[in-house]
Amino acid sequence: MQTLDRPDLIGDDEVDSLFHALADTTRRDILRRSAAGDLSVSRLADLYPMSFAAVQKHVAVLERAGLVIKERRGREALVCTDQAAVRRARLALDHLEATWRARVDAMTGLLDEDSEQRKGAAR
Amino acid sequence: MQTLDRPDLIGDDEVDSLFHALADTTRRDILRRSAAGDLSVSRLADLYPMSFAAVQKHVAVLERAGLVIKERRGREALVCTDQAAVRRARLALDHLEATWRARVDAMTGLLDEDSEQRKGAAR
DNA sequence: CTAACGTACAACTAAATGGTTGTAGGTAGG
DNA sequence: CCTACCTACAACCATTTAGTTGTACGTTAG
Repeated sequence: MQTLDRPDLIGDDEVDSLFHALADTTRRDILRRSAAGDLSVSRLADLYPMSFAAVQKHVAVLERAGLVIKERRGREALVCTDQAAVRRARLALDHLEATWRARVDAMTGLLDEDSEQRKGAAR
Repeated sequence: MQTLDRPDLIGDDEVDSLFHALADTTRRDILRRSAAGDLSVSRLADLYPMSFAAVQKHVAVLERAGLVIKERRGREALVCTDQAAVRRARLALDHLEATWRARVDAMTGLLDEDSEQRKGAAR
């Protein structure tokens, strides 16, 4: 079911919008509630203490970030969270951690080289 | 309406600031470069096409999100990314995914019940 | 057909963000 | 000592964001 296993690298702008979309409690809640894809924007809007238009904008942010898709069903738009999206977020985190761990390893590598040198000098 | 107060989970505001801090290319780069904890704010500022104060603000955002700590060494402040921080981000993603997967499972559970019924009513 | 519903979008406000410059104070090197 | 460096922070500006209301338009129900 996963459209994965491809080393699809994500651009900086995409990661920006991804994390920005996730950086809001209401939007994260919308994500959770839209898992089943059976809620329209109006039904979602009923759940929050803000106007319909405000919720509509939140959904738009999530949509631009690729976290949800809207499927038009008659006069209503059903919101459905993209299963692969969180995977992309996780990939971004993985990449971030990998890069910086590489730097740490590079430094400890230098330190090891240093001790290797000391070892070599002792030899 | 109710927020889950599990002991190992992070509050909404913390997740907000966490993801918000991650939603900026410069800040993610600072995070990577500060892995070894050997760069001061000034040295970091040299790496970006913006003023020292701007970088200082980015570091402050990361610091408020708990992603880095500043260790004062003499007249300079060494920036060091907190190793546990990305783990917290990952936990937040895990929790998000878990919650919504629970909803999906609940729905597919209903569907399964439905197919069980159909199976039982098989002609 | 008409009325009600759901959505889209525009215009507006208040507040937050990302950037700038300037100033003040602590610390180190010469 | 004193000068240069590093940091902290304030004030300001432009842009974006999160919210509002209002309006227009397609779709469904009665």
